[in-house]
Amino acid sequence: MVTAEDTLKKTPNRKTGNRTRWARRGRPSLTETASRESSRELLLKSAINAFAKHGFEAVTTGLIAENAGMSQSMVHYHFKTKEQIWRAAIEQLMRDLGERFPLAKDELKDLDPVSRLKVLVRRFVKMSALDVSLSRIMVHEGTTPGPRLTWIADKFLKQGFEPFDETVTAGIATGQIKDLPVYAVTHTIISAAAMTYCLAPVVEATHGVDLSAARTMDELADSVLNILFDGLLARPDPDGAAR
Amino acid sequence: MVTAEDTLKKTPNRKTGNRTRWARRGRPSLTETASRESSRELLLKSAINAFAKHGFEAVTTGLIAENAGMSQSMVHYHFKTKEQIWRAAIEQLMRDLGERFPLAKDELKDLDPVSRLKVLVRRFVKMSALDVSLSRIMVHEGTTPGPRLTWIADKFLKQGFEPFDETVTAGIATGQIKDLPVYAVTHTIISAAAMTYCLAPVVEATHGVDLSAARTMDELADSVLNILFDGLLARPDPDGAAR
DNA sequence: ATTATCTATAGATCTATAGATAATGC
DNA sequence: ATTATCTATAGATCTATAGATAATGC
Repeated sequence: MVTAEDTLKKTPNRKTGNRTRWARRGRPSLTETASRESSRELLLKSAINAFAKHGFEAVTTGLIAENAGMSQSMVHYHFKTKEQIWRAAIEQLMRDLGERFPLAKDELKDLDPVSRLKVLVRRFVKMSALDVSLSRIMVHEGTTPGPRLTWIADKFLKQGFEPFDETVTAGIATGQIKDLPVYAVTHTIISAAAMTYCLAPVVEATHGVDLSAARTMDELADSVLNILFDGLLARPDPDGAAR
Repeated sequence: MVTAEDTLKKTPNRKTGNRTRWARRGRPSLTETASRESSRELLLKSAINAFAKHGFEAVTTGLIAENAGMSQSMVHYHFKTKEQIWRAAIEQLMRDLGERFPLAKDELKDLDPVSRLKVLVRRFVKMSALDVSLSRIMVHEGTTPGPRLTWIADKFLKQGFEPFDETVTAGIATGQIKDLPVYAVTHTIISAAAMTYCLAPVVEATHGVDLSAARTMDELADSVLNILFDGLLARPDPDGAAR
């Protein structure tokens, strides 16, 4: 179990609860429907947060509801099961991220593969730094095979990795990028770029560096891109690096 | 909850259980004590496995006991609380890994920093590939600050990262390694090297590549080292990479 | 009549403990 | 007497549902 204290700040109300919002009962008026943020949306926000922090199993429907200012049964009213609110939360998260950080854009079409890859990786790093929800969900779901992983992979990841794979393949074809296995390049990029930010608490605990500060966030982003494209050697190893 | 089916194969026994082992009751004989693998050890093995797969919260003491062929109450007899068997499991894992993959060895003292770093990273990648338990536990505990993370960091990670930090610092001093923030270099190495293997199910689900096969495991290790040290560009970018 | 909310609760776990049982040590 | 194991269970959750309540729609 995970207490609500972890997740969102809120003003305690009554003796049981942490309600920030005392929801109106009854059918909402038509004018209201458009303006007010719906309970469904509040629950989804809360769910994205909770699942990212703790993973599917450790999250309770009670926690999701509490952080959205509703009673536990509302989760089941709007989403039937915990499994279904999880799916809806991922879909919502992917929609949000797709809008904020578009990866497959035509504007990049005329760049050479390496320039294109740099833009893609830079965007991906920025996304990972500014919103760790997706990375966190992937570390929770991605370490063990299972139906939830299969679902995310088929529905989102395969498409999401496509621009990377394509660009790497093109770069290898033009001879600009080393002829390494494409999957290895893509996943090394993803790991190095996304994982470091989502392991920010480790960086804090071991090196005392706060990655939530804009300065260190950018500093790390520059370092990661620099290492990925150019390696960490000052003068590149003439005989082909670590062989 | 997580069913026992996920974790270890075992022969069902009776109608309730999955016992592979019907433990002798009573005080063990002195001769027996030395030879037989103790219940304590079996429980620890099972716990390492379970916590690595599912994380602290999702694991039940019943699952740990079942996969060790014992009744649930044995966990509490030997370790008092779930928290304590978790700690004991991490300690056991770190002892094992420290023996199998020594990082801070005198034998490397005479190498130059870059050669030393290559050996270190190569070992770390091999460790991450052959035993993902530690990486998995880190993704479960490392994404959210908390007492368990602080405990691991203070007791193990700080020491474990020292050889990397030292060698990177030395390499920067000799001018062989780029003058990037040391924490950024170390954590980029860790992320790229360890995380990819522990996200093997993602690689399988998105690219259909099985990282448990020796060939792909080595292939990925070579790629990661190559990229980290020499970058992914075929001809290193003369104007300083991704700026 | 429809929609959204709440309270209450059944049924299924999970942690931790109490107490019985079975073996060896001394 | 000591040690290791088991069964049973108290007390605390957690998911999901049933049923009451309060609002608007038509």
